Amino acid sequence: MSTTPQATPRRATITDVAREAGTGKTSISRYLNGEMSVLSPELRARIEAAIARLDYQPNQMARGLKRGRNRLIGMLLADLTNPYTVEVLQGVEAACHALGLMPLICHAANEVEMERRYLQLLTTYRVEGVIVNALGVREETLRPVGSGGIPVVLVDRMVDGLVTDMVGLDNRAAAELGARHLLDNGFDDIWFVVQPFEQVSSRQLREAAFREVMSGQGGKGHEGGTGGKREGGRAGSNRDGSEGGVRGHTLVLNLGDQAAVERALAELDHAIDASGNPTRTAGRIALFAANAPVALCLALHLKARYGADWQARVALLSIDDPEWAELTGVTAIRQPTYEIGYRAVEFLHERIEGVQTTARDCLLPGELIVRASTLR
Amino acid sequence: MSTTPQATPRRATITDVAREAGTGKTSISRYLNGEMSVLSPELRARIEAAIARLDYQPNQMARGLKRGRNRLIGMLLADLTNPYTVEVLQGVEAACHALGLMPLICHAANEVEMERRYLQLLTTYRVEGVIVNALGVREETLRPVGSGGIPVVLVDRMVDGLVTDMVGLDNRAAAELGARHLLDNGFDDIWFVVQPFEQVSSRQLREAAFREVMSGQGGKGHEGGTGGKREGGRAGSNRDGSEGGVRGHTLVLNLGDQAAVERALAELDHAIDASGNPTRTAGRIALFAANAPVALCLALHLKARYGADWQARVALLSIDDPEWAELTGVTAIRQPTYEIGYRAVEFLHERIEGVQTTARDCLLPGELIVRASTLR
DNA sequence: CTGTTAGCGCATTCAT
DNA sequence: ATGAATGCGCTAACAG
Repeated sequence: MSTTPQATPRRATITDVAREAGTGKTSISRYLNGEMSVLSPELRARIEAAIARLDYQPNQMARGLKRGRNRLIGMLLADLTNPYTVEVLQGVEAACHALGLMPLICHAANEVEMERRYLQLLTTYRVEGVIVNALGVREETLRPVGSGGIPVVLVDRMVDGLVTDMVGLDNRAAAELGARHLLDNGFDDIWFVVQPFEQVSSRQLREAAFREVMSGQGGKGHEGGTGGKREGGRAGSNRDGSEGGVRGHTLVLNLGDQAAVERALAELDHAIDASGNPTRTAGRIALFAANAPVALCLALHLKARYGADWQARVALLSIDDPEWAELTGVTAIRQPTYEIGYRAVEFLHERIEGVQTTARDCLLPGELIVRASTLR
Repeated sequence: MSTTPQATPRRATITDVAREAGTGKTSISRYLNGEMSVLSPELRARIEAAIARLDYQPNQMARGLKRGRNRLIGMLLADLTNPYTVEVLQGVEAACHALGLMPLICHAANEVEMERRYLQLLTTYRVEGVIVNALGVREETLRPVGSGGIPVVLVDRMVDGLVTDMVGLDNRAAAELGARHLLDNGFDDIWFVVQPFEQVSSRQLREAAFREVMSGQGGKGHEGGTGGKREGGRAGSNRDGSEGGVRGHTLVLNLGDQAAVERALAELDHAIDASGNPTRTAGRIALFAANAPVALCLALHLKARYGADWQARVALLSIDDPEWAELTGVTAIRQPTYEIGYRAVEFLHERIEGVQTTARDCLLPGELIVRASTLR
């Protein structure tokens, strides 16, 4: 060790500094809060020295207790396993850093109960606001924060009955973009594969938009304001659309249930096997994954079943652009994840500072990245 | 909205509860701290009711201020972009949850200056301990915490001059495992590709172990206790080993420097092009990536250069098992990331609770996952 | 068993 | 321009 170990290196307090500088605590406090104009240069110098000598660092907890704000915000994540989450997190981190906020990260790991507990814990730390990538849909879950008067901004999905700022992908436009791309490239049998979506607004919107395009009525419109809920199909169910003979299906893939996944994949296999000659583009099925986890699950399965050359048999397009998409040549719609995180913090910051406008929705556009997978 | 918006929903304090329950603050405090045996059932019931009625939640900040501990720990991450980091984070989250700790996540984003700032910020929040996946190697950087008497546990890499608990992969064993696997499968021209390693102990150890195996002296030993530092080769440099005519090279890939990456890759291309007939296994070059980011960089480049069938020309083995490894059939050595994170928190918790034993190293074994890439 | 008192480290009146 | 006093919400002696 290069430093002499000290006995009980109790951190210096404002009182210590005051004594060391031969002055009162008030002046130290003033110095800390940048009220320089009210301090004689002489005193100021002494304080500076004392602080340095004692390696003093003001206790944020105490400050927070006193002034009622501690610069802490909560960030509740549904699933760290999803690359999307991590990317958003980076934007959040950056924004926090820029705005002088400190994020408390909580990982609900897909368990609603955890989500509830963490929310409660966060209020206990008196965070000034919370960014939530919600798992549960019930406003009830958000009660601890929502009604507690502490600002909330939602990311990616909304929660019924809760009106707050939210920022995320323009799901409608993204799904349309993807569906159109597939249609334009001659695919006439398209499967939209998505996790159970009754509970998640973003999935709902994507599925609905896909279905609309497939049924030929796909307008170019943006998402509606608070986005009406829509009854989703049950697992394994699928509806057929029609745009000049093209077929569109929705396949639900419940990643949390191994058995269900296998059932759904079997259904898919059946369709693929029946899709006839792989060289006929018109006969090549296209899969439209609603997000990266789904896309990965599909890719892994297809590779296992059809070998390394699986893409010759099936085309894959994914919302989300995971790092392996480029590597495997899978077409993707990249979400502006970093910006989503950044904006979320900005919104929250404004609320914390007292902005009172009505709830805002910030819908950011996705970017289509065409790769070999969806080209003939 | 389903709830009636309240004016200034100022959170209830212990005083409010005391008044509501018609008792003193002390009893409330006792109740909060589970000292039930000292409370008459009657009073206890009244308190319970009052708390429920007021939706009271004790202020952690205030508690922390008083008792000197706030259950907060810091988690400093070098790079969230690395899947390794995220996986470790999950273990950390889980352990914290189990031990009643709250992690403050900080992302240094590969900037040493950020690392320093965050460390300082963390002490400001009076975290009880810190888990560090260090960027900088200087003990100096860790000064704010290391010498401040607050416990630190290192993850993945150590910091010279700083003796503390550390947990990570058994790098020596892992590198040996990988090198041996390649040797056993008949590869005789192996390139160990690694980011600049002068600064990072884990990379150093991996490279050194690789080199030893290639030079035929690779013992089966574990890493030495505090692991002696070793002078690393400069960018682009490579040494040749010899074990019955096999050649081992070390290639440095500085991912942070685009130009340097291109130079290094060019060198690699040259070697591959010169490696002769792709069908002769003995002539097929094997790449041993020191971690996932390197592996991804290599894979992307090779695919761009040699097409989708690049693996016919080059074998790839990676330490770290990113999600795309299975998909592309790349052999990997999986780190017990979750456990690393979990153990780190356990160590830290023990230190926080006052354990005084000398610094411990926890070296966890990697698991070789053989895939098509490294088989003939 | 229960309440009173005295701070934890700091920011803020209010005097000086 | 500076300092003394008060209290944020809570815990920990110390009495009753």
